[in-house]
Amino acid sequence: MQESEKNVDICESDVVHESVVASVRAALPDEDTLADVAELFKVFGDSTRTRILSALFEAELCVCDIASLLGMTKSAVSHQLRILRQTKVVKNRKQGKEVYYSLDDDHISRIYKMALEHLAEEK
Amino acid sequence: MQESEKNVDICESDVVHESVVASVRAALPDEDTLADVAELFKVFGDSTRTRILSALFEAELCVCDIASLLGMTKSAVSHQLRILRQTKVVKNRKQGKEVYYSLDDDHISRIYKMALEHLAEEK
DNA sequence: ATGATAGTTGAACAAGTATTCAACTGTTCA
DNA sequence: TGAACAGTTGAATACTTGTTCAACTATCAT
Repeated sequence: MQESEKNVDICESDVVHESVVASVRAALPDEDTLADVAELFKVFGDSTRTRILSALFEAELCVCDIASLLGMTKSAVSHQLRILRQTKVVKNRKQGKEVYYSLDDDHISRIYKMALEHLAEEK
Repeated sequence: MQESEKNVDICESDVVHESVVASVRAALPDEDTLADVAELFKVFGDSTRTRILSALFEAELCVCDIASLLGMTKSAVSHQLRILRQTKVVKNRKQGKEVYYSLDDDHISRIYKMALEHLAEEK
């Protein structure tokens, strides 16, 4: 097996630990799952959204409530709520002119709250 | 109290539920904590980093191992490892020419793994 | 010393994203 | 019917961020 190729930055052949890499590769979750994890965390990775979620842990709120609470425009809040809705983190119900938002997925919420408590007690 | 100001998009005065908002505001974690939560999740919110972490769950690896595993350049991997290092998610040790990376914070890792398992079983 | 390899780093570029702005829908109330 | 308000939406802008590229340091072998 001639390995005369010039070794560029993307090292494939001169890996240091072939066997370890092979076993790790076999143990890795599939790409789709890992992408989903990243996608989920990305939703929580914005302080506007974490503030919205923290608020919804306490009570069901309408858009104007949230906007007031965060000192933001209804438009900005609505855009973020759309993201939270699409990822099934929050749900909403319409009553008259107002739209009320609340948390949807329990399990996801628990993960989020776990991280929150972890960081809170760290201080 | 004269409330003659024109009501712009950023609604402060015509909030629908004054009392609820007040109690929620009181119950909210402080801004710094919420920013930290967002910061933490942002780290997990990238599929390159989730792939690196998944690999490090299995074994301690050097940069070239990881680059090979992900099919990326050492440079790109190194940049991401720096972020994971700065947020104390991974730690490293140098041995000869190689730098070995492994997971650092147990609690953080557990949160991550919890989400991973959650999504895996959801399929 | 010299060359080769592992890894890091800063700047540049490209892609993604949060907020603003303006226009819009739908509901309530007079 | 029409005015007023809650909320949504698309386009534009400003900002953030991941990857590439090139240059650099450090370690090992000859």
